[in-house]
Amino acid sequence: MNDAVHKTSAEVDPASGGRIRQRNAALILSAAEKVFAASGFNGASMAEIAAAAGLPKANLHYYFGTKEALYRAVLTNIIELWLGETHGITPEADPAEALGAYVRAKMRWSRERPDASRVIANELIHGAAFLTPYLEDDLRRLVDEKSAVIEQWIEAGRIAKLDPRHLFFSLWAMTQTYADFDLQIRAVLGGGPLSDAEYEHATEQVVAFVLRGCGLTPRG
Amino acid sequence: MNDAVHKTSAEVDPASGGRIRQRNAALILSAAEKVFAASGFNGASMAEIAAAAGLPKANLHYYFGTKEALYRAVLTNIIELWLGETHGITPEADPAEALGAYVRAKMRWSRERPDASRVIANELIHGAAFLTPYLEDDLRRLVDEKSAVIEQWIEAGRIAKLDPRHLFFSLWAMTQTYADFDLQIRAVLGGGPLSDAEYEHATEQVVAFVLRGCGLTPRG
DNA sequence: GTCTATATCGAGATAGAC
DNA sequence: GTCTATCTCGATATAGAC
Repeated sequence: MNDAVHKTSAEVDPASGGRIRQRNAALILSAAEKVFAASGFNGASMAEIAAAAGLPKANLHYYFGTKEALYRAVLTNIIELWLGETHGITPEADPAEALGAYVRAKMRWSRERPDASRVIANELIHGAAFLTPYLEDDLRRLVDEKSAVIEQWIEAGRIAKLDPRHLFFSLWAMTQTYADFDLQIRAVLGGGPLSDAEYEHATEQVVAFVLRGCGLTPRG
Repeated sequence: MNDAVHKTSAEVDPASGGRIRQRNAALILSAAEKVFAASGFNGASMAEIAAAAGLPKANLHYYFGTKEALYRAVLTNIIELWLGETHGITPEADPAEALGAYVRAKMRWSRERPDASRVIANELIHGAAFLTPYLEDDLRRLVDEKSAVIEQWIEAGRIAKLDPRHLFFSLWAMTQTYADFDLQIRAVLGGGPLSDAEYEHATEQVVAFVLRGCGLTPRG
């Protein structure tokens, strides 16, 4: 009768269900994000993810079905965070304050979720098969909106004349490079992981550069 | 007797040897760059590279031995191009001219060799196992040198006060994003590949942003 | 020097015991 | 619901014919 209501365990949303299920699904997702970030989709093995999660390999298939489904789940978890943090960019806002806050938020995200950033970067480099819908719908719409705001700032003479879309490309690139290409940065700065103070310094450098680049600070 | 002089074919430098060898090696390297860029090291298969090169699979192993050796050969071909183009940055040069030329050169490289850029990006994201020596030696030395030049510009009041190393991180990120994350850019701009005119526009936007960010242009 | 046919190995997926 | 043992397939690499 109500067969349509029944699903096999593998098809159930891993986020719902009992406490054990939720805990294990979270463990797996966290481990998967790390391993996919480090090795890419193809390079990552289910065995490696299972080991990182401290669970037997078969559990991953039990919870998520296939490797691809697990990967999609990881991406879904990341995307909203990746798109967010533009709410401060409004026509009424002070441009320097709004853009500064945006850059700081992106730098914080690179610091706190480098693996998430790397998963996205990897996906973009390799064709974004799973990401394209978000790019062409959500991201494009978001950038259209925020670009309109910046156009208003330009017309009001509150910011330098520039193409807002390319400004966003630069902002994303400058901030995400601290997550994605961390290794390059560490090699050049000649050491291990950046300390909090060093990262704070990096953030201030990027903010200052961006604000000057937008004509928002007195020349030094 | 002189066995030491003899090498198996697979061990011979593929760049040397007869005309056919050189032509085939070049075909393979070019195809490999494209496939590695699109799929990453693990995602790329020797069969796919062979098909792209129009040669039988066994030839790749005949010329380069292993998949890893082929990958190293691709990287080696790219690295010097990747490091180059900083020669304009000298104490005597005009900062705006030198930095503008550097940004334009990096933008040109993203336009003309996007696959090369993506191979490097992929390598950096995933641990840079093969690249680390270059990062810690050549790149670090290069950045040290050029940072000293920029420090001199700062002391002479010819450019805004900023941390030169973080400036380089930003310059690399802003320019390489047009190769590495091309898909994102196309989705936001709402179309297919950028035309020459669109790419020229992008280049001018980045150059203007960088020069303003360095305090090198009158405020707009 | 070149390519077909094959050996070998590792990874995703699953059956079935518990 | 959970995990061990196994199946199956695809990819690298190579042996050996031409």
